[in-house]
Amino acid sequence: MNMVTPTAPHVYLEDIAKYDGQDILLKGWLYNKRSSGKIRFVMLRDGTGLIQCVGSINDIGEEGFAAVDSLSQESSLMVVGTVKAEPRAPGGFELILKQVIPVHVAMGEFPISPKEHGTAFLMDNRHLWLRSKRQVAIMRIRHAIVKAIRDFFDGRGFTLFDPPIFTNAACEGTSTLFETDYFGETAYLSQSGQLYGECGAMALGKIYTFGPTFRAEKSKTRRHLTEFWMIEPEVAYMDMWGAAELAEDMCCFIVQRVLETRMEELKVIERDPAILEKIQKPFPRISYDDAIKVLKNAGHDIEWGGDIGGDEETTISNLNDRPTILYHFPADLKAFYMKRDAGNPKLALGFDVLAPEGKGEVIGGGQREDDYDVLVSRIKEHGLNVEDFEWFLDLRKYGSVPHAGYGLGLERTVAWLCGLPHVRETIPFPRMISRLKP
RNA sequence: UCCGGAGUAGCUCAGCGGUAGAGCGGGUGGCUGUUAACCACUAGGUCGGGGGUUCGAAUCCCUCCUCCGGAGCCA
Repeated sequence: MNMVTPTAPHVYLEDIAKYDGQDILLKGWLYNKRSSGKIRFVMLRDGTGLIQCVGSINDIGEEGFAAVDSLSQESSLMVVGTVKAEPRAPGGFELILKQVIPVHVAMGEFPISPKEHGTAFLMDNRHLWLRSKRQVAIMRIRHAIVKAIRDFFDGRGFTLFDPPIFTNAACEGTSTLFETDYFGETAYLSQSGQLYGECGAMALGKIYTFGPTFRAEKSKTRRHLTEFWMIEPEVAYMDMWGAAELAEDMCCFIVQRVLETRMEELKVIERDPAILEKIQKPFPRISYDDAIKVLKNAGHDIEWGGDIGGDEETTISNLNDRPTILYHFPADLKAFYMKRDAGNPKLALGFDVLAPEGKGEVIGGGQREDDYDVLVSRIKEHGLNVEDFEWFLDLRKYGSVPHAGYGLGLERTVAWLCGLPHVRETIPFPRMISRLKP
């Protein structure tokens, strides 16, 4: 590989506008090329942008032409040239080549050509698919969302609190856990950091977790991954409505940040920013009771007590052009740790945030049961082992307080904001029931 | 796990009882402004695996595998 470094300054394409008229060095990969007898066009990408480099025989000579001709799609190269504003160019600039330095000639043809491909093929080549313009844009938006979430909580005095990934017991259901051998005993991969987050809230007042989560659900839908990232704030002395408002503020903060910093990327993936600009407080709130009425009127076959499935979620989330907060579910549908409504014990103090455009649930949360005796009986009712939760019950023995929190699915949020129909493009290497490679 | 759909060239697909096809990508040649460039030529196949029906199967039947979409479950 040729690593001779020319003297012109190395510039990333995202900064190209500052160098109009100057000689610069670009380091990247060949995206595409076109040629004519006495001129060469090289499309170069460097991870931050794409630019057309123009090589004329007078500028780079036979040697330069030979260098260009030796390079195939996704070969790596460095080029030196003069930045020139060019209204016809998609990015507004071209590079007039002076020197072409091949770094590595791709060994054979790159599997992903500029033409159409099926998703199965693209997923098999996910490690290379990530180089495409669209995937790069999605990853950058994902990063902006991650950064926004951290900034949101950090700005409100929350402490990042990392829960363990190896755990000894279930906190949702037992059928969806991945088992691993842990020095002879069974350990499960965490399917939620919430129980640990509650410990953090009692120690630090307000915390958020941010980490991977594992669910062995045999789900084959556009909304499920077996490994996904979840953010779970937990706050002492907060009730359900406080948590719902926190979720609402957070959503608005994230959307605003994406609009401020990732407009170019939204353009690349053809996401209409006007849809995101409508994501403003307040989000409409609808109780489970009222939702059932609405669903019945809309023709759904559902009775009180029934679970709100994918189709029903779609109907409700399509009622508004901003997220909908659905609350007061039947307690029987919810996890053992969820507190019940004092006025109606059949209802749980839980809420979901349903993203608009039929994107469905992106947040689930609520107020936690804080009474020792009630929580013990709930654990038993759910067929769980009380000994496994002794440490969790201790939170209700030593200075128990009302507290609440929620979980935000990162990939579903990325899919929503990017307008993607499927979560598989929202994470670099999605893990699904039929996908462990690459 | 259940219900649908699909596996044919590197990719996207057509062919649906009678000699294996196209576009794109690759290779070679041509062209001084192309931009999913264009033009000409060219290479490229165990038609997902196995079994069966038939003079003859990519095509019809059985079976298995893989993938896709949906349901359940959930973020």
